[in-house]
Parts: sequence; C-alpha cells; structure tokens
Amino acid sequence: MSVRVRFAPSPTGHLHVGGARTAIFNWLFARHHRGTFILRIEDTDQARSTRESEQMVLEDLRWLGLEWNEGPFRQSERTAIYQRAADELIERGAAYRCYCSEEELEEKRKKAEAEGRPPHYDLTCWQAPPREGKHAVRFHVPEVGDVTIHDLIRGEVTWRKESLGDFILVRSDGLPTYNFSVVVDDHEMDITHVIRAEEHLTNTHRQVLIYRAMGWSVPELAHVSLILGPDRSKLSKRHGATSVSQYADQGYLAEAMVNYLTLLGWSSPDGQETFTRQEAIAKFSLDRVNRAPAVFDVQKLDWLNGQYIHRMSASELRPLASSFFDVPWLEEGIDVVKTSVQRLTQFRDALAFVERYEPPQIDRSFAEALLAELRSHGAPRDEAGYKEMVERLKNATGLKGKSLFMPLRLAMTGMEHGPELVRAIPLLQHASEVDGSVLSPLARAERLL
RNA sequence: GGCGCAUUCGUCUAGGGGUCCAGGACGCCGCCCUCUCACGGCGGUAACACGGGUUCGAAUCCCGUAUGCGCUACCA
Repeated sequence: MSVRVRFAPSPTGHLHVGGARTAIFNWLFARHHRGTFILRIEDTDQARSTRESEQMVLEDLRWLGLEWNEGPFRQSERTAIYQRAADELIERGAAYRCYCSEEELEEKRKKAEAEGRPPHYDLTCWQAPPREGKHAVRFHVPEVGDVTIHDLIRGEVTWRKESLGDFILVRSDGLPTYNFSVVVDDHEMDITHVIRAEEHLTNTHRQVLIYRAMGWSVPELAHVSLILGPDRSKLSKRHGATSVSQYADQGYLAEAMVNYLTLLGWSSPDGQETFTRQEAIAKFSLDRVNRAPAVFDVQKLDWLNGQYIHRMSASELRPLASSFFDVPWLEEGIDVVKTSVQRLTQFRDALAFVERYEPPQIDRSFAEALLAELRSHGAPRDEAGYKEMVERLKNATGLKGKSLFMPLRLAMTGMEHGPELVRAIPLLQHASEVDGSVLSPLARAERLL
C-alpha cells in the first residue's frame, strides 16, 4: 500500500513555524516514499476559523514550496460524512444524544472541581429516551479498555483505564469536534501515517476508542515534539516572530527555512546539516526524529540562511532581494557584498555606501593627491582601472599597504569596513548615474577638503 | 489535582551496555588568510538533571525524585 499522509492545519492565522515543521515532515515522508501528501483544512471551529486565514496558510505553504497532491479539503464542507458516522456510532450504542446545555455543563464542571472530583460528564443523557430539541452527540467511553499505541517516534504509549469522561463528537451546531472529524477523515481519506505535533498525543487515547467503536484500523502514528522559545516554553508570539511569513518578511529564504526546520528534531544519518530538498527527501526517515522538544534558535537560522545566500549567484539572489531593496545595479552590488549578508533585507544596508556619503576626517595631503588623481584620470570603472589608480597613488603619496588602503577606503566609502576596494570602487560609478554625480568618487574627494 | 510525554555542551544534535575522561553543528574565544569588515581555513571553550538499582561494566536498561511541556472544552 502506498503512503498517504496529510497536513491538517486549522485556519486561525498565518502558518506557525511549528505547523510548518509538521508540514515539512509530512511532505518529506510522502516524497521519500513516493506517496501522497494531502492538505486538509480543519475549520470546524467556526468562531476561530476564517477564509482569510486559510488563504494565508496556503500561501505560506506555497512559499515554503510544500506542494500537496490532494486538497485542500475543508472539514466544514464534509459535515454529512461526520453526521453519518455519528449516526452509526449511536446505532451501535457507542454514542448518544446529549441535551445538556453548555451552561448546565459548566456549572456541573465547577461543582465537581470544587468537590475535588474529576470534571467528567455525569452521564445525564446516557441511555435517556430520545426527544426533540437541540443536542450534541457524545461518545460513551467504555468501562474497560486500556489503550496502547505504537508511536513511530515515541514507542509504546499506554493509557490505563483512566479517568476519561464521555466526550463530544458532534456539537449542537452540527459540526464535529476535532477528535471525531480527525478520525473519520483519516479513515475516509485512507491516511496511512498520521504525523502531527505532540500536543495531540493524549488526544489519541480518545481517537483510538472511536476507531475501535467503528471497527476501523488505526493508522501508523508519529507524534513530533513541540518547538519551544528561548525560555523553553511553547513558542508563542511573545517570543517574537512565530509565523513563517514573518521570517519571509525578514529576508529569510524558503530553502533555508525548510532546511532549518528539518533540522529541528531530525538529523541526517551522516550528520549533514546543509542540504537541498532532494537530499533531505532521500535521507528522511521517522526513526531519526528526536523525541525531545527543541528550542528555536534564530542564530543558527541566521547562519544557515547566510550559507544559502553566500552559495547562491547574484543573478539568483537579485529577484529575491529586489522586493526589499531595488536599484538598477542591484545584481552587481549583490555580487560585491553578499558574503557579508545573512538575510535578504541586509543588502540595503550593505550597499548603502554607494548612494550615501558623509565625508570623513582624513589626512589633507592624501585627500589632495586623491583629488588630483581623480581629476586627471577619472574614477575607475573596473578592476584594471582601479589597479592603475592604486599604482599612481602609490607613486604620488609614497604610501603603500594599509596606510594607503585605509585612507582610500575611508575617503571613497565613508566607512572603515566594507567590501574589497577593487570591487567597491567600481560600484561607485552607479552613484553618479543615479544621483546626478553628487556622490561620484570625484565629488566625494572634493568634499574631503 | 489526574493522565501522558520529555530531560546529553548556552542552543540544535550524534550516541541504543564496553570502541565515550562523550562526536558534529550554531554561538563564543584564539590563530591563519587579508587594505578593513565579512567569507573561508585551523584550534579552543562547554554537556550525559538528581538519587537508587541491574550488570564485570551504564549517557545507554529499570525504579523513584526534580524540572519542563502537553492533554484533562460543544479549541485544534
């Protein structure tokens, strides 16, 4: 049987990095096994789900390059399927209609808690005669029933006949709850492997009981640990950027993002840490997924993103960088400064010296020599011209090495640090083209005096 | 509270009884390269949560404790 996996986000905002990591693992697993990757929108919570969010999640997945083979399916459009399954469960005596109001339940729950009892449903409607009126469908948890699953990541997990109250399958608005719709859909869509976040691990208990009541087989399960913030609590907004779109906005590359997230909880058997999608697909397996939660480390993401930028050509980088900063000479500029950049947004600052200039304090005689050089020979426009200029400056000033290059750097770029002068100075020709020669090398030299 | 999951350098991780006084990566520090910064190269710093077992031998197996996290909803 071929592998069928799904990613099932609820559309309540942009895709979070935790969700993205889950999506990536599902996608890698599907591609590795030449299986099917299905996208399912879990929008049964009408209060929180929106179409706008759904679009955002889809966009984020596309940006990451995680193409799905089937879907997106919307659970909100599949209510007949859940209703049918619920009816069958009622017929089998595994579920029943519950007419209790939410207010009543809330009261009972509070009372139970105050008395130190577990806040479980009190079975008021269990085996009660059917009647007219608004109702939910509730699952009746069997008396006996240890539940054991074999999780592909966690191993054997057992719940002993625990204190588990009868839980809601279908809400009174007719929409299913998560624990029900997920079982029905995973079965109905022939999902072979459920790869999802660890927060769902204990829900599996309930889900297995539903599978049993329906007589369905349980798919393979794999619960991936959570992603944490620097303080080791679950990654959330107060830790800063948590959605993939925010990282996109900050100049991270989708490739680097996928690479980094893949490394959060998974390791390649050969220890390789920088890899293409194809390499990750070839090497991915669930048995190398780590059980422990992982802290999201922006420093390492920065480093990885830098690796990608440094290895890409300027022509590949230009279309990506231009949405943050655009000039006609961008590609040439990128080629000059890319090794000093870790994020696409940084090209702007790295290239700012071309169009901005504050005359620095500089030795007067050097400034005069430089001015004379530029007046008689013009500013170098390429490497050869630059070298000739340096030769003449050496002769004119008697300077060499650091004592020549540092004042030259300062005079031309206005900065103590920056790219190699042989590459930076030819770039300055664009300053004159753009800005009416106000910032040409000659103009800069003139302002030194 | 109950139930479940987790715990190796600051962080991501390798490791599944001897090859581990624990390996790699990021970060940090130093050196080299070099006109500067960056890139790159080389080296260094730093960890098996704690306590009991089991065993000739435990980071690796078992139990307990601690800590963190998750679930305990007509959220997912």
